[in-house]
Amino acid sequence: MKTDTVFKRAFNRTLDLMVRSEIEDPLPSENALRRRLGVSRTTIRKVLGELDQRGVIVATTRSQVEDRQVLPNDYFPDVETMPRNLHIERQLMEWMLRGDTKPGTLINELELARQFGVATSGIREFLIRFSRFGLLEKRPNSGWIFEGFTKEFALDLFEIRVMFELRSARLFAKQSDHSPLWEKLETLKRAHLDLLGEIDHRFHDFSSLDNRFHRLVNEASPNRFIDDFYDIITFIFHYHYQWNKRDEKQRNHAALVEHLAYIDALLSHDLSRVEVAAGAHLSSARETLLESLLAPS
Amino acid sequence: MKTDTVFKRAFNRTLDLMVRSEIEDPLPSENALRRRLGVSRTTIRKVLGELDQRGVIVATTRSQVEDRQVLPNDYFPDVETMPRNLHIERQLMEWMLRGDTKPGTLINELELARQFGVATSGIREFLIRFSRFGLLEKRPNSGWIFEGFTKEFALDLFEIRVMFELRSARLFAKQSDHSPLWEKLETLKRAHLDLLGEIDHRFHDFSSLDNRFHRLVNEASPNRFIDDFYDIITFIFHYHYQWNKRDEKQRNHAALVEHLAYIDALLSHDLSRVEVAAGAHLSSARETLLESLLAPS
DNA sequence: AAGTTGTTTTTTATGGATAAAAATTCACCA
DNA sequence: TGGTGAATTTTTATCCATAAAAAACAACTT
Repeated sequence: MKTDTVFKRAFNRTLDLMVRSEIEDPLPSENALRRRLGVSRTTIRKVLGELDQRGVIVATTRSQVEDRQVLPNDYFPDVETMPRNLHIERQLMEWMLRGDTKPGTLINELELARQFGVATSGIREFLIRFSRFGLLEKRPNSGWIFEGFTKEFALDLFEIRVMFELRSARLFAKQSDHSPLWEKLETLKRAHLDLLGEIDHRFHDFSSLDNRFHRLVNEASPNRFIDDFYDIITFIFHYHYQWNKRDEKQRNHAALVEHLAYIDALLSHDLSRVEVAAGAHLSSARETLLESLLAPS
Repeated sequence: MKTDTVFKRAFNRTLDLMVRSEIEDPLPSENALRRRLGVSRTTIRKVLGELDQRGVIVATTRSQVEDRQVLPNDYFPDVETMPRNLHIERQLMEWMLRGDTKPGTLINELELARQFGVATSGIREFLIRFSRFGLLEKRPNSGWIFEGFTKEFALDLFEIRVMFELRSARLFAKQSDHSPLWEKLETLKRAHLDLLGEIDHRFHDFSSLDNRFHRLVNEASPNRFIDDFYDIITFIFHYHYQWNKRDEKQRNHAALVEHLAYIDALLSHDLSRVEVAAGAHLSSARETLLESLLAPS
């Protein structure tokens, strides 16, 4: 049966809102709550029902929001709020990228399903979805082959990334001066400078900044295939660097500086400067990835 | 339950081999047959069992191959040899590309499953697989949105195609003179000339030639993401032009001529000629697609 | 000992069942 | 009359069962 992670997560989020007094005494309407949490009204009603049952609110009037203090114990444990497919994704990514899974390994849906404690259909869906990343290949009526997260893969990936990034950067630089994206770029530049100032203890924040920056560059001239490709990059890097923390601070510091040069080049509207700065940044990103592939932590 | 299309197709193919006397009196071993047909021995045994049952061969000795003439009636009908997933694919592609399905339409798995007479899991798998083509988007816990096979889609597609093709063509032209691919290109050129001579009645053959040519260009410097992207192109064009035959002969004739110019440019090793010829060919391919989108047959 | 055929086990493809979540419908009221 | 709460219907996510196909194993033959 379907998991009730949507309900449990919504429940926890509601408790949070109550604790932080973002939900005040006359409880908001179900529709308002629904919009706030991004779930259906059906789920909200289930949450309210549960809150009532536990005596956290009084249902009849609903004017008394906190009938009693919210206790840490009221929250559902985090595992129970994670959708099944995310759970499968995590485990499979770990199995593929982190473990010692060799290139050429055959994937057995049934065995993985047993190992991870889920039904085969979940595994199947992930494999189909994931096959677009170029790390898996299907043999009909037989199984799947894991191609391996290899140097060749990284090189293929970066060749495309460079093509796309240069194309987008050029188009970005050529934009009209009135484009609102220039403003956004300035904001991002400031965020970079802020982070640079506190790099010692905030270096983890780089990753989201990185993402925002590269997405912004693509925004000037959107192309769905480029966006899709950037999804692949984000996905792969997210998992890869999650388990590979070697030199993280140093890496991020260097990338931050490169970004700033790249941003300034864009702001200058000087195409050749842009190409040099973007190229330099991507080269060093590639080197970083290759290094970590050859000498895994 | 799983369909037995693999068995039925293997059975038909075996009958074919017998009729064409490619299987002679002392029947080949099960393993030899297995390799020949690309199925498992289990399936071959089932085929042989069925042939025996129907009296087409005599099992005890297996020396008498044609115990009786093969009758047209012995063949399983074609529909029964088509794998379920291909069946689903065909129907869904027709629904999306050919019918009057508007951009923004919500896709209902259950309804489609009923409409096509299959289980929802098949629909789901197709949708997940197909979502990488950029025509569908998923809303978790809700449904899918069909983005529409629109002009914007075609433009996005061709922008990438041009980038990839120029990149591959350049690298092809820069290959060493000893590369075996030059030989292949010459062969392909001859095939083009042959087809050009008989274009009046063989114009349908262009499509496979087109495929071979563009794949060959990519072979000089393979990149899995480019290959994957070319799969998308092939897939979309296959279905689109299958239902859009307007001016087919004329279109193919023009493309053939463009290919020849492109091939000659490659053979000349002259990079700027290559770029011009490739660019010209892709532009006209784009125009053709856009026209057919705006004025569907 | 390699290649065959016969048998058993494992795995994939596909339909179907069901709880959760979403969507829709209904009734009511300020 | 639009917004709110309640009830009902529809759809998705997920597991499970089973036939088909593949793979592994065993026994035999030349």
